[in-house]
Amino acid sequence: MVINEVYMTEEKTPDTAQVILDSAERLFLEKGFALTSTTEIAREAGCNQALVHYYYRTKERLFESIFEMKVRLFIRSFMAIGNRDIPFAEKLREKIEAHFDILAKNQRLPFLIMNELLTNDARIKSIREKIEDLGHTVLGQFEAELSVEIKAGRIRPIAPLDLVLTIISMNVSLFLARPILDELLGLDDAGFKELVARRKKENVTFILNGLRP
Amino acid sequence: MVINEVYMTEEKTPDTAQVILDSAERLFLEKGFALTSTTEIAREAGCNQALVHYYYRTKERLFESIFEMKVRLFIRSFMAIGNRDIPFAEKLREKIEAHFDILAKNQRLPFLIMNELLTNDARIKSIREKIEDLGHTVLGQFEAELSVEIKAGRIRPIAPLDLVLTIISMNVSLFLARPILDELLGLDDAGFKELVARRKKENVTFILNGLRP
DNA sequence: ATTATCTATAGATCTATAGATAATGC
DNA sequence: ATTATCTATAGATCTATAGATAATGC
Repeated sequence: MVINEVYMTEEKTPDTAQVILDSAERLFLEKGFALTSTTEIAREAGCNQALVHYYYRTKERLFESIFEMKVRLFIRSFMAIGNRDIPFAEKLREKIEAHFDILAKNQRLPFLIMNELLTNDARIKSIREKIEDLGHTVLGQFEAELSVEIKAGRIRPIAPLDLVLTIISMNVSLFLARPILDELLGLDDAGFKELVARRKKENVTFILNGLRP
Repeated sequence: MVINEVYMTEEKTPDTAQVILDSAERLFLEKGFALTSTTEIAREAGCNQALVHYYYRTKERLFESIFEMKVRLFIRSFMAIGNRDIPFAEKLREKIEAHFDILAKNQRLPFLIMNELLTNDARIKSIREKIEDLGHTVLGQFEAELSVEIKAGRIRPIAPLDLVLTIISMNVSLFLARPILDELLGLDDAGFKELVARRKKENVTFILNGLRP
C-alpha cells in the first residue's frame, strides 16, 4: 500500500514548473532578487525565458513564493526543539544547536532574508503576520522558564528579548561573514566547515557562560 | 592665521564632484550598488546624469572609492581604543563600546559591506590587502594580553579569533536586524534608539560574563 | 584654452506579453 | 480542446559616451 503510493506518484517527468522553481531558488539565494534575471533562471532551468512567466507570471510572484518558504524555515529554526523535561541549561543548549544546525544546512538563508528586508521596505509587509507570530512564540517560549531560573538564582537577570537576540546574533553572523572569513583566514570549503563546527561549540559555551549569575 | 586658512578654503561653491559623491554615498548605503542608478545619483545631486560619469567615469569606480572609505571605517572601528594601561576587562569593555558606537553612528555600514561581499565575488579582491592588515592587527591586539589573562586564570581559555568574532557578531547584527526588529517590536526611530542603548550595555555584560573562567 | 555642464543617443539589459507551434488528454 | 513550449518583440530601464554650449582662468 505504502509502496504503491510511492511507486505511483503523479509526476514522473521532471515537472518543469518545479525545475524552474528550484533554479530560481538557487539563484535568488546566491544573488538576491535584484541581481537575478528571469533570463538566467530560464537558462539554469533549461527552458526559454517566456516559460518562467507562463508558470509564475511575474518575477516578483516567483520570488515571493520562495521568500515566504525561506522565512518560514528561518522562523521554524527557533522552534526546532520540543519542550522536553530536562534542565534549562540543557534545553537551551539544544535550542542553540538546533538553530545553528538549520543555518549550517541553509547557509544563504540569513543573507537572503537580511538582504531583502534591508533593501526593500515593501518586503516586510508581506511577512508581517509571520513575524508577529515569531515574536509571540519565540519570546513566549523563554519567558516563563527564564523567570523561574532567574528567581532560583541559576542564571543572571536577563530579558527574553536579549537572550533571543544574542542567540540569533551569534549563530547568524558566521554565515554572513563567510566571504571575509574565507579571505582573512584563507579557508577553502573544508576549512570553513571546520570553523562552523568550532563556532557551534563556542557559541553554546559563550551563551551559557554569559548567563551565569 | 588659522582663521584665515579656514576663511579662504579653496572651494566656496558647493563643489559638484563632492555633492555627487555625497549623494552616491547616501544612496549606496541605502540600497547597495546594484539598486542604485547613476540617474538617481544625479537627481539627488541636482545635476544631469552625464555629469556623474564626467567626474567618476564609471558607476563601478564611483562605488569603489566610497566602498573603500567604508571598509576603512569599519576596520578602524576595531582599533578605536589605544592601549592604555588599565585592567584587561576595562580595556575590553572600552573596545566593545567604541566598536559599537562607530556602528551606531554608521548604521548602514554593516549592510553595505556584508551585502557587497556576499553578492559580488570580485569585491573582496579589491580590499584584500586591507583585510589582511585587519587580520594581523586586530587578532594580534588581543593575542598577547589574552594569553596573560588566561594563564592568570582571570578568564577562561578562548582563542583570539573566537573573541573577535563574538564581539563583531554581537555588535553588528543589531543593525542588520533593524527592519525585523522595527516590525516585530513596533519601534519608531526613538524606540530603536532606546534598543540600541540597551543592547550596548547588554553586549558588554554578555561578553565579559562569557569570558569568566 | 580649459573645464564644467547639458542634450541626445547608442547599445545593452531585462520583464512581460502576444501569437505561433508542438504535445497531451479526452 | 487544452496545456506546454517556443520565437519575437514592445517598452522600460540603465550605463556610458559624443558633441554642443556655457562658464572660468589666463
